[in-house]
Amino acid sequence: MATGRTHRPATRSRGIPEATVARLPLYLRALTALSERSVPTVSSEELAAAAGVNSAKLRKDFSYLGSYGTRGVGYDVEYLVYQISRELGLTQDWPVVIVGIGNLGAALANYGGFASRGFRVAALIDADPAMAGKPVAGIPVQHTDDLEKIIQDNGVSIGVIATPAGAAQQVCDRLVAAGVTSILNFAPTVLNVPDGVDVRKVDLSIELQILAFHEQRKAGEESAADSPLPGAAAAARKASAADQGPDGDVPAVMPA
Amino acid sequence: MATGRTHRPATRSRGIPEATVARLPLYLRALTALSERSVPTVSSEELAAAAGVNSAKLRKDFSYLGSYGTRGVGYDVEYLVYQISRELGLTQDWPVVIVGIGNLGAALANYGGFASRGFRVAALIDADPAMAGKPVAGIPVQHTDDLEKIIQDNGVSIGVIATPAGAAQQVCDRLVAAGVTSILNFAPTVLNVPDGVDVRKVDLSIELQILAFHEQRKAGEESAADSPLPGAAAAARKASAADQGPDGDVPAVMPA
DNA sequence: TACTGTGAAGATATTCACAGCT
DNA sequence: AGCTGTGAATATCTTCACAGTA
Repeated sequence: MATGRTHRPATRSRGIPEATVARLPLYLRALTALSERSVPTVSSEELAAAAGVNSAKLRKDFSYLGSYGTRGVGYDVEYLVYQISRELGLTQDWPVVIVGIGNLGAALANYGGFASRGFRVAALIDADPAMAGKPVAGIPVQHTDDLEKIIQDNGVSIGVIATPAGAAQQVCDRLVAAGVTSILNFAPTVLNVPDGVDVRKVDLSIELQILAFHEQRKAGEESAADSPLPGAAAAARKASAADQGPDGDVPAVMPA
Repeated sequence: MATGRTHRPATRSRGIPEATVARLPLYLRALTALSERSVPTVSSEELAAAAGVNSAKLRKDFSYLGSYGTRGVGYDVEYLVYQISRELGLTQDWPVVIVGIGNLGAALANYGGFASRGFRVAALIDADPAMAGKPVAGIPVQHTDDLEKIIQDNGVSIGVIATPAGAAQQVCDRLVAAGVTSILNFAPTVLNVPDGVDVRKVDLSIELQILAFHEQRKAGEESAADSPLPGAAAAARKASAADQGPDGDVPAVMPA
């Protein structure tokens, strides 16, 4: 999983590994939950458990941000929330446009998680003239013709593409030409973008195919070996959080 | 990103790296497109470009599957489609249930990409009694009470969770107890599962946060260095496909 | 005493570069 | 000549294990 290159030997120092960046939102979520329960401090062990990673990894990750913990005690929850938020750039407001207001686009627009973390849906855009003006999630849909103006007027630098695959590259080109430099792509297509533009993709079909691969292995093993569990598959055993999801790559919707 | 552990020193041989598995669906998609255009063979260079990876990586990936190419010529498209499909377990039918038929769940149910690759929506399940019986995407929604029976009657081993975060772990536990061994989680929560169960997650909020991190860096750089592009950000330059998505890291919808 | 922070070891993943086939 | 397949080099990521410190 991974998103568009690091481009940027850059300012040096502050070289946070991509794998670490991808986990920061996870830590932040866990910390936010602790914060809401007014928990003042947390150990790497506890926080790691809540985030579903192991504690050595978490400590190493935090070490790239600086030394924000206290030996013998743990981490101050509020302070860490602030530091990670700042590192992720969530202390500022990010206007976002969603292009393609079909089933998925509408679901994304309705999704509450946006506002919670500095992301604001600045506009919804669709190519269907019949959609124009209709409100979705309280925001009127605008026509693709005005895409460039919308981007510029709102200072949008992050775009979400939820169009059919066939339209995605064209939409992407227009977004980029208008000034968008980060794209979250839900269309099942590889997008070509210039250097300096980051793309992350989310693809339901790919995720299912990866699951099918492992599922198939399990089945093969069962019959090949001693088949420890006959009919219904492995039920409750040790219960521990496995690593979850692409980061990657990591990602969420459409076909191959 | 990555999904649940490899568990399984297993049968030895056939140790396909996880990173490779995560790319196979990408290759398959590109190959399917070529197949539809009746292209008979393709070189690693061409296919890599279509899939948005570099050719050395693609060749190395294919080398784990076996020697399916012809030196001096390239790969036979149809043959490769078959081999990759088989490797991914797509030559069989995978009944899938979707739990949580809100905006997102409905969008997933309506999503055509399912059927295309061996995945079949066997049932839609929701906790709201008012939803019961109502058809979504032509499939009647069933009540959570019958979850276990539905899983067992349909031989479901893959479950998709699109419930609110608060309900996800409970739904997950019931799915697992009923025999599901692979879960695609759209709820913004870490799921705890027993060994042997794979979880992949898709999380809109995380993807946006990762983009914001990089976006912030770009802005900082611009003012710090010589600011090569003043107002509107970097527009069309070289245009090349960057690595895209979490695998995956993966991954697709909800808040932190 | 109970934790963090981190070098060093180990595991994975990517890329190079070229030998070997067709 | 034109391509694949792959060892070897490199880069990145994870994990161990423990010194250091509040």
